[in-house]
Amino acid sequence: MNQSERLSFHADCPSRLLLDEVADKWSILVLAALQHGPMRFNQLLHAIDGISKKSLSVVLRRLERNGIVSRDVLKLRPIAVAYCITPLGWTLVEPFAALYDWTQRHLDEVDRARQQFDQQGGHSLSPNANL
Amino acid sequence: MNQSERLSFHADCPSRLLLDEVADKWSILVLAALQHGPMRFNQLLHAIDGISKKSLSVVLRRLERNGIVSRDVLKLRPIAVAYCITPLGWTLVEPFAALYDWTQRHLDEVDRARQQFDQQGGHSLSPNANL
DNA sequence: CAGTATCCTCTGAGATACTG
DNA sequence: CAGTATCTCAGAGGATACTG
Repeated sequence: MNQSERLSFHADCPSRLLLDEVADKWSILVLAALQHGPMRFNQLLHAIDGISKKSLSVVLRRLERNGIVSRDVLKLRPIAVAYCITPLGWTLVEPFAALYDWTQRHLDEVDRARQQFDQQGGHSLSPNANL
Repeated sequence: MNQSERLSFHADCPSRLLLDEVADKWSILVLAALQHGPMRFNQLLHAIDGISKKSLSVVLRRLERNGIVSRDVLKLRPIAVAYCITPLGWTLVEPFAALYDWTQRHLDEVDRARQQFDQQGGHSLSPNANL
């Protein structure tokens, strides 16, 4: 049994499929926003700069289906809906936060790496260097 | 300063842009594969089931540019290249592993949530229920 | 072996308009 | 307010062929 066999990640592995659903930018940002308390749809829409109604809708439903967030309809007029993190969702907050923290803590180091790569003619791809 | 102002994630925030580059499935799987030692291009290609040459090439270059992995050309004939995780990359391994572990540990719980959601006519989207 | 270049397809995501 | 439906388009990604 060689290394590449040991390490083979099969495409239909259930946890890989879940990883696919869960490891995306919008999910991380939605969870980050909901950490501080329940939020309404339009609140999220404005808090997460750059997301569209449609994308937010899709992400929220995926998170809801996977049991990460709950959707609570408040019986008001006009209708109001509050999204909040479920107990299962809270177990995901920490890994997500760790990832988000990483981007903030290592931004400088990554920037230096990029400059170095771009100067030393990083092969050919993406001629316009900086992010 | 209300909640949605405090929580506003601006689209051009540098760490959000980095999150975008870093929080993707292939990057996670590449790092997971390289954890156990350097690997060659074709080794990675076969270890990560379902990835194409092109996608692997793109992901590796992005990881290289961001200083996460290094590309070491071994002067052999025929040419050989070893990819391995840089010191900076190792700081990212832990958050990634945490995420991957999460998918494995909570798979059952997620499955139950899905079944419940799909039974209780989860609104309308995706009529064919199961993943 | 380790890629790059090209082609081509097909989905993802934005904008807009509409509904309860 | 909280979405859904529809349209459209750019770009992600696979397959293939080619190069050093």
